[in-house]
Amino acid sequence: MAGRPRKFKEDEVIQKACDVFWEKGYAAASSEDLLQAMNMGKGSFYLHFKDGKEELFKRTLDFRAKQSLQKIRTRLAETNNKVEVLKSLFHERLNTEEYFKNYGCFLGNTIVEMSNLNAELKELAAHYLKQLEQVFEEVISEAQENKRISSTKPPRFIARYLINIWNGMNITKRMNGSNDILKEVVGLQLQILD
Amino acid sequence: MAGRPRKFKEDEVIQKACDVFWEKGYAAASSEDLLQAMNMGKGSFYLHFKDGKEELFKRTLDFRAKQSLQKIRTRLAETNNKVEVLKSLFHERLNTEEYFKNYGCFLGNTIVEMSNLNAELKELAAHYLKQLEQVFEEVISEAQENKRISSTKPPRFIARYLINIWNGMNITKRMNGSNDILKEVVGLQLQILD
DNA sequence: CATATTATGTACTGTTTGGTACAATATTAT
DNA sequence: ATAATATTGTACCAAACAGTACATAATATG
Repeated sequence: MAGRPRKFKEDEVIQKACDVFWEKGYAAASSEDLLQAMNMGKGSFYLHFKDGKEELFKRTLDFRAKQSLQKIRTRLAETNNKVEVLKSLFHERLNTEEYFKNYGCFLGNTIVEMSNLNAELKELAAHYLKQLEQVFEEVISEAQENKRISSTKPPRFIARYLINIWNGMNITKRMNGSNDILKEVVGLQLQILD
Repeated sequence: MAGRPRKFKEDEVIQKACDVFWEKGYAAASSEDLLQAMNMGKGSFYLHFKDGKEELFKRTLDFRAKQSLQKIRTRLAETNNKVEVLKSLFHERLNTEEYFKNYGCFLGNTIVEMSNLNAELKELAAHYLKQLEQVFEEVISEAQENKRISSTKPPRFIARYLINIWNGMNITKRMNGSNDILKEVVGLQLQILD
């Protein structure tokens, strides 16, 4: 193993790229924007991301989605009230800092942008969002067995119900200045978990 | 009034542009794409849409939103069961033809794409989506007065509840090959109108 | 028919785009 | 030291982009 040492850490530059893609979407994020945020020259960039912008976006989606899912799984593993954690995930999304208030869900945004442009990227985002749904389903299934949820609807059904609220919030949150009414709405919708 | 006659009808070219923007979004719709679909040369285009692509997009949003809202208002005016019409709007969205299945709601798509790129366009889309919410609210308000809805929650609240389902469907619909479960989910969520 | 007026089509322009070529540089192994 | 190797920075490139300039064409009016 020889050669000039890398100036960058892979996780860090992907994190930076993620910020840019998350803010602007795929098309509107120029390579200028990305390279500047990653603090990388073109030479290094195209050496490490052979397929350029599209590869970077894929890696970014993978990184963010796995990171987020991991955080959620950890929280669920550490709590004694998993249903409450699920509810918190929703409430937290409506209480994000001012800076992030327009960012929405990176996966949902990608599905919207890519639906008719790049089937592979759309499917990748859908894949990870389905994993989130799967996590919901497992929690619900277990909670039903433990009689912590009174609804007897199939876990699969309740999980999709939740994902639909999740996706709704992604857009509704950005329609209005205040989230007050939406918070109440989501509170009611989450009663399916009582 | 003199001069060479126009080759195009304004409504028709805006309709065509709408198809392109709806399919690809703002950024990914090139002027080539648009002009070809509109069957217009650059000369005519920039004469009639002085501010180019952005003006066209605004006009397109106006056109589509007003058209859709008008259709809905007409249906509501002609029925004797307005609540049922509301429900139909949702069900129809999950039964669109194969061709349109990935298109989603033009207004919701625009809010997602423009949130951090163009505040004016985002606000315009949000404005029209709020008008839809307003229509929901009026129907609900009247239905409560007529005791056709049992929920006593504020109409404003129920309307936002519906809009959140609407926005959720925009993304959830495109996550999965089949809409079967989502149809049941939405059916349950719409019970708030019973 | 002449003129004013409006619309059209095409050639052109400067900028930005994503991406490549390649020489210079910094390391490890021999 | 030096050869081999991996990374970096910069200059470059062709294509696509949104938009302009302008000569030509088709009408209404006097």
